[in-house]
Amino acid sequence: MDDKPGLRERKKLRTRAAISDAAIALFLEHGFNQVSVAQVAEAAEVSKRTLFAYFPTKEELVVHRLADHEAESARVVRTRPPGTSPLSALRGHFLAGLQERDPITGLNDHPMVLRLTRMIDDAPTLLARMDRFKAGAERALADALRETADLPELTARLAAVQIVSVQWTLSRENAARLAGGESADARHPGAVADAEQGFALLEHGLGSLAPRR
Amino acid sequence: MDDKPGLRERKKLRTRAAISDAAIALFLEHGFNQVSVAQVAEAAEVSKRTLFAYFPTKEELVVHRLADHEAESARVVRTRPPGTSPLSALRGHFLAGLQERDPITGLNDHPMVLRLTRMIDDAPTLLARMDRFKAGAERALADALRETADLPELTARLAAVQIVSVQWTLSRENAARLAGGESADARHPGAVADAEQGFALLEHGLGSLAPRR
DNA sequence: GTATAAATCTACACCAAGTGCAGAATTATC
DNA sequence: GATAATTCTGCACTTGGTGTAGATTTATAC
Repeated sequence: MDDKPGLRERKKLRTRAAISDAAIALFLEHGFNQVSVAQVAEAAEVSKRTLFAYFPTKEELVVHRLADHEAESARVVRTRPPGTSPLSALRGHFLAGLQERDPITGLNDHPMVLRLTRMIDDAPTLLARMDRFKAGAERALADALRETADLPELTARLAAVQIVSVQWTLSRENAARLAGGESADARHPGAVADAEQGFALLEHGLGSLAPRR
Repeated sequence: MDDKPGLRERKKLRTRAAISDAAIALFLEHGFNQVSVAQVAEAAEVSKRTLFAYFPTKEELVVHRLADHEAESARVVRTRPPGTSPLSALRGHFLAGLQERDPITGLNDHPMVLRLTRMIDDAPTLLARMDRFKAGAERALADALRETADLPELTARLAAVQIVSVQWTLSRENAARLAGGESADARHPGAVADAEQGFALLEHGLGSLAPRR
């Protein structure tokens, strides 16, 4: 398969990494909007034209690192042990993520992660790109649900968008708290409680919502 | 309040409408990406700088017409009759929308609406802008839920994102079918069935999803 | 009605994200 | 080592969007 990387391929890998590293470093230091792609190209010792040969947009310089996580929920659903419902598998995985301080749960307070979160929040175009990321996660999860839980197309899609939206909201909530100064350890119990509530809503529905007014 | 429009205000209104009309017409005719804002400005007999005084971005030339609908779900929840749950009020409103072929349900097959849908789908930046629209609807609905159903902050947000996501998915499904040639009348029964299913999932949760594998 | 102040519009120069293209430099192949 | 295929570069160009100075228009005071 790929037993023979070849000089050309290796060089491309290195160039790509150099561009990405330079970009992240500059963006973290000065902010996404404050750094032009020309500056990134210069820092990576590459022409602007070459930079765009490796990354189609400025946003991709940041977001490409999350590409693996796009199908994470789908993977969890596909690899769940027999006898487990998709939802409980996802809940278990999310709670484990909280415990491990997985950045995708929003519960990681390493300075670099905090700065990254802030950088993304401050850049509208990056935020928009994150929505496309969400959309990809929804599609992947819908496919996984359809195939492993034998759901009809639309049901799978409806379930997927609900699940991804809730996870996303939980994650954003945690990130916002940490951005506000709370430590991950201090936040953890609350994050767990919130996650339990979110997944409970997913499982049992909003039927218990107060009717009155 | 506004009993004295004044010449200045009236002229601004007319200019704004002229710009918007010219934009929509050109976009529908040639596609969003194929028309530059300079061309829109010229068609509206206005300088490019003036155009950007009225609309902050190119996307806003299209999306500003949906501004009223952003708080629609929130309004429905707030004005629901006593004794009604938020969810059943929203379901009723969505089903009524289907019956009336409200474009926001995706079930309107007027040629102009179809072209508009297609135009949006073909323009990534417009699609991204629609996500921001969704986010606004979520916020508004969360506030309405919090205030009229006495829900805690996070619960309201979680419920809101689920609801808006489901409505959006239902609407997109309808729009996609119509874009594929189906007529609104032919699609209506299916759209109703899908909506019932979506709201049932919201109400009773995903707990009934198959556990096996 | 006219003068003056305030809001608005315009032209023009400018920046940054991308793209197209022709040729130079590099890598693979024989 | 020659040649073919990739890749990189520099440069010109388009487009969305902004800053600014001055012209034009509208409102207000007399």
